[in-house]
Amino acid sequence: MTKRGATLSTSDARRDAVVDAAIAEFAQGGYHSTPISAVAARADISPAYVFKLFPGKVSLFVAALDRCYELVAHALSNGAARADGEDPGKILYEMGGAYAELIADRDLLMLQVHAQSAADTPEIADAVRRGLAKVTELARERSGAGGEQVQRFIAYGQLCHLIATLDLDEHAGDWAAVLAAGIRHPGKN
Amino acid sequence: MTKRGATLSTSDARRDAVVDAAIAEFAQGGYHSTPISAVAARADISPAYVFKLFPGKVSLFVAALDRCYELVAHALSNGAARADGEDPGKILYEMGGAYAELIADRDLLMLQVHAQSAADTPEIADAVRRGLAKVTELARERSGAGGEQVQRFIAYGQLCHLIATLDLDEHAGDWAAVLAAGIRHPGKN
DNA sequence: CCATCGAGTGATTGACCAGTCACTCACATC
DNA sequence: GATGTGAGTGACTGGTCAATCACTCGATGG
Repeated sequence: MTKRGATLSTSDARRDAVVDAAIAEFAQGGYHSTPISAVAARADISPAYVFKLFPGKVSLFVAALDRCYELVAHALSNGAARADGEDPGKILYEMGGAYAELIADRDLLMLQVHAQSAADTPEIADAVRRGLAKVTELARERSGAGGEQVQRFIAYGQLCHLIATLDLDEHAGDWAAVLAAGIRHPGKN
Repeated sequence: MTKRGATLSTSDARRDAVVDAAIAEFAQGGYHSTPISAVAARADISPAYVFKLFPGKVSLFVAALDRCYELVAHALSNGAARADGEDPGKILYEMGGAYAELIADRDLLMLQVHAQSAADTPEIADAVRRGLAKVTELARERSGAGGEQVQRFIAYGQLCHLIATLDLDEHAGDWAAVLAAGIRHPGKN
């Protein structure tokens, strides 16, 4: 009988490591211009073995995306806990702060941007919707805020992505200052 | 070889036609997964000639993006004119409506999403910043609104992009309804 | 000592794509 | 009707990448 269930097998550990590498690499280059070989190299693995761990490139990207939204949800949950019992606006504010901390290294943020652009691949669009649903419902339930406030929360999150993608906090200009005003943007690494 | 019976045109006219084709094709596939040959085919041109009209793939994409923001600015300007003399909120509202009409066919919207994802290419990032600067300043000057209102205007524009990218108005679900509430999203096509 | 099984890889394949170049053809002008 | 110029293309190159497969190696168990 083979060992079952008790300890994590080596291939499962590898799969996790590959997902970590995938987040970093896909965040940097996006879906279409990141070769599997780049992910493999970062995970210290041969490209061939990646295809043994994941059935194809898409499913690796989806796995990275799922993990990304899992981390986001976890951070939001922590933020909400920091303001437990306060009014909805305050709770959402704390959740936003927790999100800003999480994406300080930019990888999780850029992965979401790239995923949106690659959403013509159905599996990717599904993963994004799944993640966004989780985030939206979490924000609503944990804060108790109304629809409008939650909508605004997500909208400003998107604005935050735009600001970070374009480095607006470094490119001076009146217009850039207007867009970045009051947004808790990540310092670059 | 030139097709028999085809009349030659000026290279400037061709360049415009190629930019039109580029907007449509890049909007569909994004920067990295759209081959020049797809743009050429849509413009009824050989791939080789595209490289005679534009020095490379990037500059074609940038040309498409420049045209995109030009059209956006024009639409916003028209919208502002519709509410001339009214208060800032009303003017911004009209500008938003004009934008929603413009991007009804989705191409100009998706091109912006893809451009954001491809912003690691410096020329593309520059083009996006240029366009966004134009839009932001236009919104501020024509509406007379304060920074916060303009920021909100752009943020909800980004949310609108997200909703359209993911077809949220068609995928039912409470959370989707929350995000799409009150957004004047484009009907498809 | 042999058999088995899972981790992991090298080599390869088949497709695709950005960019180049030498070339042909249409047209205007003299 | 010869000629120069610019429009437009076919054919090719060098490179990249997703995916596959036959293989090795080491551990485990009988």
